Amino acid sequence: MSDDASALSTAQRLRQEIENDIAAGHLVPGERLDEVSLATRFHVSRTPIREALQQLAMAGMVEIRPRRGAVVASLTPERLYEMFEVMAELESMCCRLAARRLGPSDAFALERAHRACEAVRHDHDAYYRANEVFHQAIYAASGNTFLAEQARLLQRRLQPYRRLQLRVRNRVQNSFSEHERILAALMAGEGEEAARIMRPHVQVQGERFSDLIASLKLLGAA
Amino acid sequence: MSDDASALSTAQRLRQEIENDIAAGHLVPGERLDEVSLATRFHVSRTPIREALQQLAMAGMVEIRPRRGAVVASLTPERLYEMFEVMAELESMCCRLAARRLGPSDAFALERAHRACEAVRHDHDAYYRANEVFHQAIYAASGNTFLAEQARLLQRRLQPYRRLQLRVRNRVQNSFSEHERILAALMAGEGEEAARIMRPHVQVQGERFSDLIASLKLLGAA
DNA sequence: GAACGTTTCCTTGTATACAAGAATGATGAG
DNA sequence: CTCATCATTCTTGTATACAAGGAAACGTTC
Repeated sequence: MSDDASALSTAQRLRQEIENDIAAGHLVPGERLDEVSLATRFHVSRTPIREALQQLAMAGMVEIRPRRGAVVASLTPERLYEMFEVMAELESMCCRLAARRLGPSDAFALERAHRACEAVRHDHDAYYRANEVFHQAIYAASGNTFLAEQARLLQRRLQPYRRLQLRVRNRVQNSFSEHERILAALMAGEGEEAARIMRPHVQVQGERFSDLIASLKLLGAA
Repeated sequence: MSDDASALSTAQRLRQEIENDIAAGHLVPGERLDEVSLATRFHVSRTPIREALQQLAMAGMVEIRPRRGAVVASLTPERLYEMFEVMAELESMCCRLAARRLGPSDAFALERAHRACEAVRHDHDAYYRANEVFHQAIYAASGNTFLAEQARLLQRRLQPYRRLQLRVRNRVQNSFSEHERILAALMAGEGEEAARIMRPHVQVQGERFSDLIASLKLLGAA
């Protein structure tokens, strides 16, 4: 069907590269994206760079101000809250569907990802990556590839901010035990229960949200 | 904040134009989008056209096959089902939030949109447009602008297919009475109830899905 | 010394030229 | 008559040249 993923246009490749830099925090919100700098850096002309930037603009990762260049999109606290609210709902939905449709290979992948989280629970950065994989396993288990893509997209967009979250004390420990309960519920076919645990697991509220905003301000993101 | 919506780059304008043509069914799924034709049609060179196409590709409205040009994205029945499933969930979420956060102006807009639907309930095409406005009023009432944007985006993407749906016998009548119940629930602050009605209202399942696929085949969309 | 206006420079926006990969049609063999 | 191979043509991909709008720096005036 749509599996010729090997065929990537240059613009798409460039988009991924820049996207990675943004997600990894190498390019910070508000930072200017100069077309000629990017062009020389990637050894191409401005044309494909501009095409990549247009793509990133649609993905919400950069903001293009006509005649004034592109900057890495910076989210206001309000918008960030909104996005986490939607992310929580999408992941809840994944849980509900996954519990109903869970196949053997999905179950295996989930357990594998969970054990990987457990193995690195004392290393923040490693846990961060393993956590990402665990959540993606749930997206895939939903059996709805469109939903999985959307969730993946939003996850990626929130990545720079989510990373900050885990720095909070005991967050990794809590996160892991929530995973455990989610996994158990999924295996038992209790979709509603899994969804109910997933929601606050993802959504950043109350104190946790204040903490996130505080770290944001430290970064100087406008 | 982010309110200088008047500033649109040429590429963005072109994207909207082409997007409208797709949503309106003037450009059908699978149709080839020739760069030079579009360029001459809009009196610009290929460069901004290409930028617009890259944007549309990210929005999922066109598919770009490297070296082989862009075509209007055509959805498989499976994918269509998946997208409606997500759409239903997003709109349910809007209901849940809207019931909690409903302000006087939101309530007014909702009632207004509902009355507009009632006024044109015997004209399929007019109802189709009024229906769109009603749903958008709910998105706005959610108080989550990001959610509203996402819902709007997906609504737009499904627009060509949604239009086919309403042609089914009695669909408009059923749609309208469902609106009534949703509205009543929202006004009463019964978010869960509104969400519960909204889900099947949006999601295309069972017979209705078969009908949709049948109309699709008539269109000849691969 | 500060603020305003002017000029210069730099960046973005667009068109166009050229290169290179598909699609198409023709020609030949089986 | 059908299929394969090759040549031609057409379309896309990329670089570059030029135009035009901001930004910044400079000088001038109050």
